[in-house]
Amino acid sequence: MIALVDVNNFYVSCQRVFEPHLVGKPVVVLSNNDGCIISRSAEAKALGIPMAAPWHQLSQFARAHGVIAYSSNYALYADMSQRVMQVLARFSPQQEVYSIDECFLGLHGVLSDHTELGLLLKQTVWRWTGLPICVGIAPTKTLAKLANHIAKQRPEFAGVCEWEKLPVQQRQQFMATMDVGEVWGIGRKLSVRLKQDGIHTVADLAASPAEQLRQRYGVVLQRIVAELNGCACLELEEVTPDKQQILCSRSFGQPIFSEQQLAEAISTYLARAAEKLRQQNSLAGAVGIFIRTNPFRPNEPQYRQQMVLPLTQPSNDTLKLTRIALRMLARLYRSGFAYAKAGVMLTQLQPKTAIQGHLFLQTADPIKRAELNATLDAINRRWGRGAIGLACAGNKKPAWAMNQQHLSPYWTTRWPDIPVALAK
DNA sequence: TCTGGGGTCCTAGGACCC
DNA sequence: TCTGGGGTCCTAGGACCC
Repeated sequence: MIALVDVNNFYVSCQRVFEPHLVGKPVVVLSNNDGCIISRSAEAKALGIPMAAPWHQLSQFARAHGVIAYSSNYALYADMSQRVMQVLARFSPQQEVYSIDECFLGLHGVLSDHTELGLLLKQTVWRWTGLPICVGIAPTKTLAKLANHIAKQRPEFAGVCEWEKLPVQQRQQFMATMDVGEVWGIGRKLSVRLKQDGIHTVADLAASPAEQLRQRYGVVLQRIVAELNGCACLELEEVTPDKQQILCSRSFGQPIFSEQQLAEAISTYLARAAEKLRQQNSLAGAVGIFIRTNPFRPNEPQYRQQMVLPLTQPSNDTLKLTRIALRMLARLYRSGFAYAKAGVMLTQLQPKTAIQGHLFLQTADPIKRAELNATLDAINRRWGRGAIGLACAGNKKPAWAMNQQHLSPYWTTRWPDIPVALAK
């Protein structure tokens, strides 16, 4: 048996923990650059504010209705997420952290009544972190997701839905009234295609013949249907596998024009990506960059280009990777464009132990270089991100820095921001 | 003026091998 | 007039997730 636990309106709820006067009011959290709406309180949803809507199109409406907006504060959310995950881990030996606000818990061998356990989880997380959660319990991940959805939608469940405890008739009825697009793994495109084939509800999907589905839609959908019918195809992944690629990209707070500024951005992103790479003890076999103008302004000249370069020898060295990235930028850069976004990709990742020597290649003393990178990481860990870096990444807040006009205090991760009542 | 960021998996098709 | 069969590996693109 599997439980899927997730935090309701996670980012909004995090803001509310430290500003309780927000409870009961329409609140939204915006993406980087204050671009789109990525989290909404129930009150904001009730106003009809759609997910992923561009904020600048809605800010007038929002002002009129007293909607309160926050810039996203990922340091805060990541910290709160860790706290929730730690609380939940106490209740099961098997935990898969699926995303910043969700995890699966294996309930195999957990003796207590599952619904009661769910209620206990809810109560404990609430008391210890101030965050509201919902719990779905079922024999497969896909059904646990479905049960969680029901727990959220229907107040009579009080936030906990155990699928197998529902009478068969009620399960049938839920599935018959739920849109096929609600199923985990079925997105916009697939649900349109399914509906064209006469599959409208979850019940329709669950009753479809497996072999036919596989032929027409592929193995992914076939597995989903098996899961809906109680046959587990997706394992609980307790060990987080190493990332296969690392990407770091940002839209700029304002358009930039010069190669110099793009180089600063690329160097900054690369330093971040390489740090993540070293954190998981991997080497990159290839490095890539991309730059692009703003596609939302079709009347302005558009340019987008990317390039990936395989390395003769896999590396996690910020200096070496930066040099390569900037050489690529020199090849891609064209003057006369208003650049809106750039990014860096590290791919073909492999464990550090698997390094293959190169017969003819002489590089900088690899041990010294490794020590230098470790020192960079240690200083940035101790003194905060960006405390030390390469000169080509710039040394002051750049003109293209992210827009964050509605940023809240950091509350839990910065000394001056810690609420006084808590600090005492 | 202002439109996010970071991932995974699967499939089809091409290159190449014997 | 006629042009095999079976396999692997890699890449690009599309779909999905939060």
